[in-house]
Amino acid sequence: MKSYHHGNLKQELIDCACKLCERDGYTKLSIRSLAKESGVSQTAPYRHFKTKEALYASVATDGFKKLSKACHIDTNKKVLKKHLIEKGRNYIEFGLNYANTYDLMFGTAVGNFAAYPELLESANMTYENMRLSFAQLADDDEDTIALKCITLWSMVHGLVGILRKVQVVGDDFEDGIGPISTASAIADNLEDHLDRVLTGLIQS
Amino acid sequence: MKSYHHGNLKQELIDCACKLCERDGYTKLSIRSLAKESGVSQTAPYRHFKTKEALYASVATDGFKKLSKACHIDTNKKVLKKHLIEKGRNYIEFGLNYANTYDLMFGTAVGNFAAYPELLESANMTYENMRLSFAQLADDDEDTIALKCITLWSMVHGLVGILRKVQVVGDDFEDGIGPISTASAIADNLEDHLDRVLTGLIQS
DNA sequence: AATTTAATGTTAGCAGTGTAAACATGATAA
DNA sequence: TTATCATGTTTACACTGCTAACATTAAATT
Repeated sequence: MKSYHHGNLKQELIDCACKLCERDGYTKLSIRSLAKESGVSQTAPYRHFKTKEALYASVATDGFKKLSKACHIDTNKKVLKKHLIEKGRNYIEFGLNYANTYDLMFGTAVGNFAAYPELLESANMTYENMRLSFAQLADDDEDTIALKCITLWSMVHGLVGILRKVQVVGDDFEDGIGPISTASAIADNLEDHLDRVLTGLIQS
Repeated sequence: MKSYHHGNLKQELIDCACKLCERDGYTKLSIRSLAKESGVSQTAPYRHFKTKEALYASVATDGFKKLSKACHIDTNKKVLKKHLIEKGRNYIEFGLNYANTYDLMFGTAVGNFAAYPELLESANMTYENMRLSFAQLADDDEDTIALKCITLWSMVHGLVGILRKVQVVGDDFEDGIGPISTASAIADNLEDHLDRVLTGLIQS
């Protein structure tokens, strides 16, 4: 006995989309299949998402919220280098464990974040917390802080991308770019690695 | 007076695909439109590319060849840190100037490089030259060299990704993640930036 | 030189896609 | 009670990747 109106379709679509995007990659997701999954007509989702990109934006927003949480540093307490390293490790693990969602967040599927205020805000949350953390870690001017943020972010973002490419499949130099054993070694010792690389950047 | 057989269709398709992928992004490319562009029937491309992914692989291969060239270090002569920095800058500029192609090369559009031997080889060329360069720069064991390679590659790869996200659009903290002015500053001084960040990594 | 073969092209068609327009339903506000 | 409007459905269009069956012609074989 189902009623004409679903009642909670939007959230159900988002939840389902998040699941499917992560499981199969966002390119495999179709609005129609999503609608079918929720037991609703093909075009019902368009009452909640103007375009497919808007749906992607919702999934990406969800991803950024999770990422923000995974990387959050409590800036009420004293911020230490080890906190940044620990959260950097969390960042990389998020990127590797939720690789498909990460693609959606940092790829070009959603062209302009500004068109989706919630997405923009959730994305900036991660940055803003990092900025605050660096600000407390040393007595730098804003430009220097921003520079450190972007440098650290590039570092962890780059590692996510390259580790994934190296790990594609198989043995060293055979099925992926570069030596997979080294990639594994880095992945297994992310904190050491970040520490080594960050030491030049932070003096504290 | 056109003949039934095109004569050079495969290469023309690749050239055209490279152009369109870079201009509009690979998601906008369709095999059918590509065929129309070359004045052949909708399904003619399938005689040369088994799937769309295979076409993507060709475009990506072309991209890696260009990237390899842009980053090539002459390992017959003495290799210096400044060479790595210079080529790192070239890498980042390639990533920013050929952003759409770069997406194809490092995204998930081509799932498994091993399925496309030419792609795998062209991708490994970049790595192999970097490996040789680091090997000549210092007297390290293979593991250390590989570690340095992946670290540097992550760094430049990450910068490409983050600088693009920051630069998406507009003013500081309004339309993108993080402060665009800092991103510009980094982009304008890539060598300085790489030098600073790499100094901890390389001792020579 | 004649003939077979294989590479490369075409046509027709399937199943699937994003999305718009017109219409139906029913919860909520007047 | 009635009008409104958010949210659902049906239908339809133009497009997509891809397959199968057939056509043409260049290249290999006899």
